[in-house]
Amino acid sequence: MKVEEKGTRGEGNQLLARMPAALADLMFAYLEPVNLPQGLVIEQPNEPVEHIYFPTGGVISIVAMNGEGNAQIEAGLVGREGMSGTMVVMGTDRSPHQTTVQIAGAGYRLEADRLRDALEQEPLRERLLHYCHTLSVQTAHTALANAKLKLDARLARWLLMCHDRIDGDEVMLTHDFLSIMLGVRRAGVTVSLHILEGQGLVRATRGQIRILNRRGLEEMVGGCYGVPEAEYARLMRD
Amino acid sequence: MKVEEKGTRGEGNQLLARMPAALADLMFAYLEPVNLPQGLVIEQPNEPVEHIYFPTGGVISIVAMNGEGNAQIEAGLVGREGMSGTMVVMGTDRSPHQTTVQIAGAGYRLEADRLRDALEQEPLRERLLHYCHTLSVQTAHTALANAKLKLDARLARWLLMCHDRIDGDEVMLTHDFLSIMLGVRRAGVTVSLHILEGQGLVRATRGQIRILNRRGLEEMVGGCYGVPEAEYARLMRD
DNA sequence: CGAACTTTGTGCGGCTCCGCACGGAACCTC
DNA sequence: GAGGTTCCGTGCGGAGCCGCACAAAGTTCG
Repeated sequence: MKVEEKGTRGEGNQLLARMPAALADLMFAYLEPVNLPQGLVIEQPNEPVEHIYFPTGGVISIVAMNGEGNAQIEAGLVGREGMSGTMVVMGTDRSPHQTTVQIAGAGYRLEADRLRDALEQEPLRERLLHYCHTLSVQTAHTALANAKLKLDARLARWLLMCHDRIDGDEVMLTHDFLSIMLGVRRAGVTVSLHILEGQGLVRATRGQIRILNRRGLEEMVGGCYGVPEAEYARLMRD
Repeated sequence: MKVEEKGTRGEGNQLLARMPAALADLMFAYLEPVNLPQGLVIEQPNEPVEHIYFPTGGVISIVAMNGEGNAQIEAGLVGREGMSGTMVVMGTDRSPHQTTVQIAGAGYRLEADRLRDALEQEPLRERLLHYCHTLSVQTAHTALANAKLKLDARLARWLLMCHDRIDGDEVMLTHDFLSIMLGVRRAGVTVSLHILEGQGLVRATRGQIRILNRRGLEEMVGGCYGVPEAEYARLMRD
């Protein structure tokens, strides 16, 4: 059955797709389908991660926080193109970040030890290292955006990255949620969304933002979108 | 001779120090001592890197830039605790960032292919992957600082990170250089430095900033300094 | 349907940093 | 020591976002 095969093969996640069959025993056999409800915390700062998540839908978010816990910002956005738990690929079991589900979805998870075993396979390790590289390029460009862009452009960038990772054009999120990710006031998000709406780029209703004009959003971000995405395309196309 | 031993063993750089002797043939033998004059560009965006640099002094800076090249920001700071060319550890030969020498120093360099060979040795690869992990934590916290801190606190954070990587308390840099790294106006740096000076934390003269009170600088940054440093300490202490 | 709650819209004063601009100080070179 | 260059200090008007606060609109649930 097709559905069953999907379930055991990790189809739907771009890191798992098209992996050599030799990995089946080591890894695919252990993949466990999971739901990813909004708000689920899948990694706590400085605590060992037990499971690695490979979304097939939805968006998870890596949040950096300061030592006192009174400041936080989204440092990475992960969807079906990626995975959580990259620190395991890097050879450690924890990181100082928190990882939560931003937009509900589904995917597979794997015990961290199973991933560690599977990393012995060179093709898998290389592929996942490539992904970790693109994720840190994404983080670097978030640093760039945070320093140089105005709020409406940062919002546009976030919506684009989110749009890349979902089906359809509707992002189900409140302004409040967005304000936390962008590290700004909730009211600032409201106003900026009105600006985007005024230009016909999005349509916002309660708890939902519909992307109307991707190209227009990209123009608004002006060169601060696309570099990490190009790096992903370069490394992951095969 | 002591000096000669330093030259062939990579002493002075914390990644090279205390590596198993088995690596000598693969890597240490190929280490080439180099000077790192200020302004030297050691990696160009999207071009293959030929050499990996392991500073023993001075500071190099990883700069993320947008697609149109009209916006840039420092995404990573590297000194004797680290290395350039982390993308090679991640299995690729280029990245979209630029890497330049911020503060003159010295170190060793290695042909990228020699590093690729040496990465076959598990202990080395693990150590360098751990470093790459800490570097991306640093980048994430730069994103946090850029979003949440005022300019004087960001400047204080930068000075602290720089101070960690140099001998003595004197940072030889112009306000102009700093303004580019922080992505702000040159005049803004001047004013912020006066604020730090007014609190007795630093003393600035032409082309030079002397750190007077580290503890005070740390307080000013308020929890937004130290997390990446702690992660480095956790992973690299052995 | 009405109460409680969540989400969004709007306003105000204030701080921070921007772009722009110019003057002066330190240093370098001949 | 004259002239050029680099670097630093300062000011001004304005944009952008802040914290705070409150009202309105939408949703849930009994």
